[in-house]
Amino acid sequence: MKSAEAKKEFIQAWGILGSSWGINRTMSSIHALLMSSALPLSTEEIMAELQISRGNANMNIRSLIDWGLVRKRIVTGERKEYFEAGKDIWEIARQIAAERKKRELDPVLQVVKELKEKEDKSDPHFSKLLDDMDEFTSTIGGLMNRFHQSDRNWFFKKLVKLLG
Amino acid sequence: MKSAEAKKEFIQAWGILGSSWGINRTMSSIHALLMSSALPLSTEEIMAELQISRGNANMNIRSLIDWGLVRKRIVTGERKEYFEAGKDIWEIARQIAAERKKRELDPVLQVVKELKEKEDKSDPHFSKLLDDMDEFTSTIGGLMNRFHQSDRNWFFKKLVKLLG
DNA sequence: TTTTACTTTCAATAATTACTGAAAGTTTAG
DNA sequence: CTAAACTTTCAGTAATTATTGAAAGTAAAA
Repeated sequence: MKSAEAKKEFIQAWGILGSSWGINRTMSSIHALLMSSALPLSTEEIMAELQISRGNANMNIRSLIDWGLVRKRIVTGERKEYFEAGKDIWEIARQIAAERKKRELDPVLQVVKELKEKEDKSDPHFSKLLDDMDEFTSTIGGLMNRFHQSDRNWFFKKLVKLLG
Repeated sequence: MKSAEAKKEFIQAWGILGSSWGINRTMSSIHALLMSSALPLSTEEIMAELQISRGNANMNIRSLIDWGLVRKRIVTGERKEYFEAGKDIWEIARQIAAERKKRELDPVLQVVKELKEKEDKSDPHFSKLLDDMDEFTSTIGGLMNRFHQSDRNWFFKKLVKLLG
């Protein structure tokens, strides 16, 4: 199989994975394309490769930059902007974990903590649920923080230990 | 704050969390409702509480059952079906992790493995990406399996250790 | 300054996904 | 068996989300 074909399949698989995780398909496709390219790509190239409009490309590249997964590269002598994705998969995972924690887990944790403070405790079943949720989201949040702060090797070693 | 209000907020927060994880809002709302209810609820009650149609309720209850998050309960002397959610948050997390692994991670792992076999290795950058992806998805997959198979205490202890 | 090469925005539209409600299906009671 | 009580399905519709493409914006070159 040619590399080009393989890349296409990879881009598709990554796109589907992203979309089942609430990230839009184009965004993850662009990410996959940039990951699989050794050289930075321009907006034009991304548009051509994925057959998408300029607006769409621009918007999703911006999101990827917001997520810290892609950065601009200026190529000397060129006026165009180029983009490249970080290539270390563990680094990518750390970045995604941190973003998702911030965007999704933290708000829930906050609601749970607020509810715990304000609720009247007349319903012991619900009180327990809130306690459990608090413990749970805090633990997971802590784990994600650790993951984010850790260097790759530290976390990897710990994981292997946990798995062994 | 009354329990009833608190529950509503909780249901809303859980619904939003779900929807940002690719699970539809109604499905997570029903889940939250059932988690926060000490007694099993009928379809009618769920419909009334969340203001949704019968079809919608039925469909999403079914999904929750497929995910192993909710089960039918037969109340003696009643003809109606009742539903209840598992209440142990760690158990819930295990279940969700296992389902998501099966539905989302495994397919990617498979694609990556296939591509690794078939690719022509003419592009060392892309070959490395596939290797890294393989290692990564395998490790995460293994972790999720461990999590799923573990009893709550075992995993929790390990986590605490990891966090400590 | 003006022109040119590019990037960003956004209203309109397309595509996808979720929801309704009524009809069809199923099960239990009598 | 038939009727009643309940569950499931699904075609149509509504709501949401993603995409286009052209116009507006920006910055470097001439």
